[in-house]
Amino acid sequence: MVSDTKSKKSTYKAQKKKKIAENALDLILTKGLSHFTMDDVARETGVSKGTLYLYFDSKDTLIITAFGILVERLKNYISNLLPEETPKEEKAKAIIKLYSKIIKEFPSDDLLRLFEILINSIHDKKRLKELGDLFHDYYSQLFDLWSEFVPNKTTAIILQAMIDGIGIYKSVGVNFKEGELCTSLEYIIGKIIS
Amino acid sequence: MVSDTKSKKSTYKAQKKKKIAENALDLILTKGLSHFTMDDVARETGVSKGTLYLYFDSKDTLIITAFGILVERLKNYISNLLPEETPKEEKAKAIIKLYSKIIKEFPSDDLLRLFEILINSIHDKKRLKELGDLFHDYYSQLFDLWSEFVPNKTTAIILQAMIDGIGIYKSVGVNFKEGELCTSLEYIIGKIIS
Amino acid sequence: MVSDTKSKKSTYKAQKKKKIAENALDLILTKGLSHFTMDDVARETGVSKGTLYLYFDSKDTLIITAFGILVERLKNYISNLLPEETPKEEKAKAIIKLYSKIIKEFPSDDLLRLFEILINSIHDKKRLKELGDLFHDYYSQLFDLWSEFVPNKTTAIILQAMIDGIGIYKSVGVNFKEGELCTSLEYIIGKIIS
Amino acid sequence: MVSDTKSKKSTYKAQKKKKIAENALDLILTKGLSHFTMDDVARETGVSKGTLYLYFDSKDTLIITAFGILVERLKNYISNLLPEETPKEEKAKAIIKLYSKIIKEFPSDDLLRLFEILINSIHDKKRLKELGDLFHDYYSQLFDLWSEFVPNKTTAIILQAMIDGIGIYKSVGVNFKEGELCTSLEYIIGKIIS
DNA sequence: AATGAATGAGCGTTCATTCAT
DNA sequence: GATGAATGAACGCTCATTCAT
Repeated sequence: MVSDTKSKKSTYKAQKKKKIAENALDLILTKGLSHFTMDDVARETGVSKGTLYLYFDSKDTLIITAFGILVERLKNYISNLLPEETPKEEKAKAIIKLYSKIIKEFPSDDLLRLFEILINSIHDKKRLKELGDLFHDYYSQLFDLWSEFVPNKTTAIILQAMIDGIGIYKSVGVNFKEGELCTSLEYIIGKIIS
Repeated sequence: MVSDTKSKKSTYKAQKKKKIAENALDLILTKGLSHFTMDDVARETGVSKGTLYLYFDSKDTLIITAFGILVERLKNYISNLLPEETPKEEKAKAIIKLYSKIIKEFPSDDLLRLFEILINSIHDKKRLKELGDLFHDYYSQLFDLWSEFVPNKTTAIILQAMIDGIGIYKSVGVNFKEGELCTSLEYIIGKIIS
Repeated sequence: MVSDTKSKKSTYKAQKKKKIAENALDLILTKGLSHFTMDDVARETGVSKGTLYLYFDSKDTLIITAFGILVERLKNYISNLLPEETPKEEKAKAIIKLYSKIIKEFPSDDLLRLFEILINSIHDKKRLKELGDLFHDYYSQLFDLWSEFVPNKTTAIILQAMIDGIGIYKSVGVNFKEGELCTSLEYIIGKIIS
Repeated sequence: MVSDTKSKKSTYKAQKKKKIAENALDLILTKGLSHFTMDDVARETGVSKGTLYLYFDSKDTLIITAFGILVERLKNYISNLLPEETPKEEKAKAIIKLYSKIIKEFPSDDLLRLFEILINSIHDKKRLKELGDLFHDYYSQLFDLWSEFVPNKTTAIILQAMIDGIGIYKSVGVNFKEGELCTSLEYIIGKIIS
């Protein structure tokens, strides 16, 4: 009984904590990492500012948790795009299609924020380490996608870096001829996984 | 005489302006875009805060100028790496070597800052526009490198995005097996420009 | 109970807000509208500068609230001078006496500040509008005083302008022969309301 | 010869000084006493900021000189409105017309600035004294206008205070029914000087 | 006489964090 | 557990004044 109550309570606390972090994340995505305030988060969540500090030591910890949620979101996004079971020989084509789709449809602002948060943490080694670990979760999943078609993991990472690089380029205003982007991507990936 | 005096004076002012912007850049590289202050810049340059505003309208203008210097630095860095005249057939190998070298030696923190500044300006459309124009200077030079070996400019951009993506990955803590990185890069580039 | 607590709290906040505004007003009266600072107000009130912004959006809002208090003070001052019920035929004489008294005893520095605040807000149309509305509260009460004896409201306004003009003249150093001021005033008012 | 040169020089200096003060005045009239800067004055006059301090000890001195010019302007304005020679019996009507005209056409913003400057100097007794003396020049001329029709100087001052009070009222947003203003003014003045 | 670069104290405002209730 | 009032250090920016040239 007691343990039940406890777990209920802890569930309640965990949910509240998550809600706060999710709201923080939304605000980061909207306003940017260095423009969202604890006031914003409190208002959005409908709690007082002091309450935030019952769940998070500092703004920094909140950012890290929010980052974790973002990583989770991106992972889910990718998972949902993947065909459940693909005959091996079709996978090459599937992966080309997948990335064409990602590049077109990708919520690249989300991706960008992920890098925004990471990059802004460069000056704080401790935070960077924590975020880096979370980021690892995200990209290790992606690397698996490539692994069947490329000779080693490093090549897989490079290809994923290419995709993310494109996302970042788009976000900072590089103009791609929309048609060409997918064609070229297919051309490159085709060459590599052939 | 007069014009001599004038030019001396204007040189003096221009140099001072540059010195301020360089110090600002150094501070941005060290402390991060949203943690360096005008006080920092003044202290570092050995002038009063008010003086900064004789040379720059606002912190924003200073950032943009500093960004321009960073772009210039990166351009020079690349230029110096390029062999003056390469027989065409050697160029493919040269470019592979070049990028292997870049990836190894690259002052990737500088590159990262360039993206840090760009990404942090996402929420300020006006500033992003100005920075984007400067950024264009930098990458158009790079794109030219690739253009001989790839079918179109878009493909060139994608390849450059790959290089920058790798730089960013490294900076945020992705571990590459050092030996494999260059080998894989050569493998990929080789496949594409073949 | 709850509402009691609430009202206590809101009373507390309201009182604190009023206290801040009153201190601001005192500082405005002492140092002048463009020389009092938020630091002054904080120091005087014994709170931190940040606290001021919990109660007022900006210095401007604080000024407007302070102005409102000044208007209130002046209204009360006038109200207290007015005889509760005067037989109509006596009112003419009463009003002459009243204004003689006002002119003599008037806290004309307060009146002057009222105009100081108004006049200094000429260059900020939005603020002038808000202050003007508050000012209207003050003078409409005064105009009523005159209305029984003059043909229309405009004449009433003019007479009040005369009183205020005298106040301002005195404040900026015009020397009235003390005895003559009341006599002349009585002479003029007498002629008009006769 | 020498004295000639001297006087030429001093004339030059005097003219430059006046030009600076006039520009300062224009800026005060436009931007308000507490929003015009020495930079503004220097720019407007086409000299360097340092030069201003060759002609004026401080911003304060400049303001006082500018005020003197404003007083002069107002005096001239009034002088030009006055009929050179009026048969005595016509003067009563003339003066009513004059003031109706003044009230209608008056550059009341200028008048307002005069009071703005005066009022803002309340907190600086030394400056108020100097400005008050200049102001005396202005209103003593006006008082003469009234003196023929009123029993004493004090009454004259009061009537002038009425005119200025109206100007201030208008400037701070009191709405007069345009037609009634002159009629009422005529009514009041008529009663008094009859 | 004139310059204009330089100063530095000061301003209004923000915001992560604390703590009494 | 939750509040929200309070803090205070910091920030970007301004401007009257000075002084070497």
